[in-house]
Amino acid sequence: MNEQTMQWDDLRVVLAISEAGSLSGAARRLSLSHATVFRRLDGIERRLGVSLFVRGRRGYTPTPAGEDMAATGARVEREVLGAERRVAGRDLKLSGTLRVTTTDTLFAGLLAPLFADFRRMHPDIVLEVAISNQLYNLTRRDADVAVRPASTPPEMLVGRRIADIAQAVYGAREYHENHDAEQGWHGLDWIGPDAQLGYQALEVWMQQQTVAAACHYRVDSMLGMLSAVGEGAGVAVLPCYLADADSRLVRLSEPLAELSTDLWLLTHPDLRRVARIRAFLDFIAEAIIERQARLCGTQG
Amino acid sequence: MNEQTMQWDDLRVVLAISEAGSLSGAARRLSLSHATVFRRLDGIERRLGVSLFVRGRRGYTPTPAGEDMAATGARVEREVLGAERRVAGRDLKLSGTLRVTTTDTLFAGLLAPLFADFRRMHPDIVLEVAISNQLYNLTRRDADVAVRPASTPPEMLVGRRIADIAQAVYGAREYHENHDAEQGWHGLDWIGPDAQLGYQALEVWMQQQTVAAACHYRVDSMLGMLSAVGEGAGVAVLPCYLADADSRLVRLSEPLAELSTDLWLLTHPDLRRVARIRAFLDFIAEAIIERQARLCGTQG
DNA sequence: CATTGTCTGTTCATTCATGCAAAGTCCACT
DNA sequence: AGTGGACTTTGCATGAATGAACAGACAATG
Repeated sequence: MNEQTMQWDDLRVVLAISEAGSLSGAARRLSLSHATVFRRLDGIERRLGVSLFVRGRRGYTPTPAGEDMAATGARVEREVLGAERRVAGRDLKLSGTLRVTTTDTLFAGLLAPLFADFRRMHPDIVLEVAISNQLYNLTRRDADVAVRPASTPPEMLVGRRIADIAQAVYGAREYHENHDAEQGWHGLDWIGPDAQLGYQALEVWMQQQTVAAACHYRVDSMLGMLSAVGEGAGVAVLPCYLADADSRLVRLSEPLAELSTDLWLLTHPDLRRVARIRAFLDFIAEAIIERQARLCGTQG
Repeated sequence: MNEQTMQWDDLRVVLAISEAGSLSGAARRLSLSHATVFRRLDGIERRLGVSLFVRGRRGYTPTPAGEDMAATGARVEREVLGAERRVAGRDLKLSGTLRVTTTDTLFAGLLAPLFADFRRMHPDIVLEVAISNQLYNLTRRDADVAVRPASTPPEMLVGRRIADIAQAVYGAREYHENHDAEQGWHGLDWIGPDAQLGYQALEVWMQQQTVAAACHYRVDSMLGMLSAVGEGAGVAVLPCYLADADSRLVRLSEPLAELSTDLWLLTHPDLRRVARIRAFLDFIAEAIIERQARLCGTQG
């Protein structure tokens, strides 16, 4: 290769630095050491005879040449990811790695035993679970499958709506054993989501019930809310599949139709023919259907 | 990087094998050893868990997955070449390498001293000259500049038409000192281009002059024809800038308007702002204009 | 002002990719 | 059948790329 030409991987390095704004950030993004990224950029700029970044207090800022090269890198990245998915999409073996993302509540309250069952059925499939309340980028293959609540699925993904997630008001059993729904919610301490958790629909509901003013305990996760209710710190709206499994809690209302959400099972269109992903989607869908009652909040 | 993902350079290897049809051919195309290409492909197929080529008697034939990956590689290659040209296009230094392609006759008979002069003017520019009668692919950056005869410039290139190349009939001086053009061409032995040289216009002219039948000496290069005429083996149509400089030869006709061709100076649009390329184009254009008379075949 | 965290830049040891050389296979030609 | 050329595959030595460790700079925080 001529010394002066750019190597295809050069674009990937320049793109990463451009996006991260620093060598250390780019190193994390590329799973390389920052020393390697430092040397790679140095080599690229020397070979091409052009400066791609301005070094300053704010980190690495791309020059016009750097921006052009990063833009090319972004287009190449889309091509490579597309090719990767299509190649992976031809994979007919029930082995290899499968990355699934879901929320902490779904994982702890519902999915963990299902994932374990799946692993027992398919010992050659490596399951990597990413717990996150952020929607992972399935286009970038940060995950292969997402199991998460949503009103509508994101564009560019395919999937199935597999269940309703019912929610109701819960309190600690020892304080609310004989709670009469006719009493209303006034006079109770409430526990709610903080701004970080960003649960707008619940916030609206509490306003409508005129109990938002009594909400002096805010937590940044559903599991945290569950624990707080279990300690008798107040009452809260919680998903039935999560709260009904906790013997410390008692349900104080019927499931709230206006706070019901859909549970979706999502993947990228190019991956739906991958054998191990198809097997996983089918398994989880069937297992969830079997637990329909639990998710709907049916009691008995 | 996840073991299962494809590296961007993987696409380049798969593209090269797909285009070449063999590991050896791909190795030449990539400037790698065949052993390296063998191991690279092996690594790619193992990492992706898919077969990209069928090994057979006819060499390496891509599978559908290999075709898809090679198609992606071709698109990535265009992106990379474009980025490379644009980066190179920002180069304002009068240093670095400049690759120029031209024909053997132009080089030997006209350009060699001009290139030497340019080198003396710009000692920091490395000049690489590729002598070829094939049109190099400037889009692929096989060369940066082309100096060559053409009727019209190729698409996608920019350039200037810098001269007419006049041609006339020449013979050895010792045999044709007192040749009278009124005698016509009959009774003379002719030297012409072979099928390899592929000079269709000259072939047509000899047919029209009804001397093709007397052409029993065919050579695969203009320089070869020049030598043969110098040895007194016959007469031939030769470029005036080439033949007039050889004291062994005498011109036997006026320049033949119907065999005049244009001399073009060509480069890629993205490269025309590169300082060293611009300097070279300007220098050669000016030097050729100063030698207009020689190229037109003006005598005196 | 001291401490902490993040980042850049350098040196050294280790690992990995590469080319060289060799051996083997296959096909075309004499 | 023998020969030569093109190609594939493997083993070994070498050099290049990488990460670990270290040092220094800078900014935010208490």
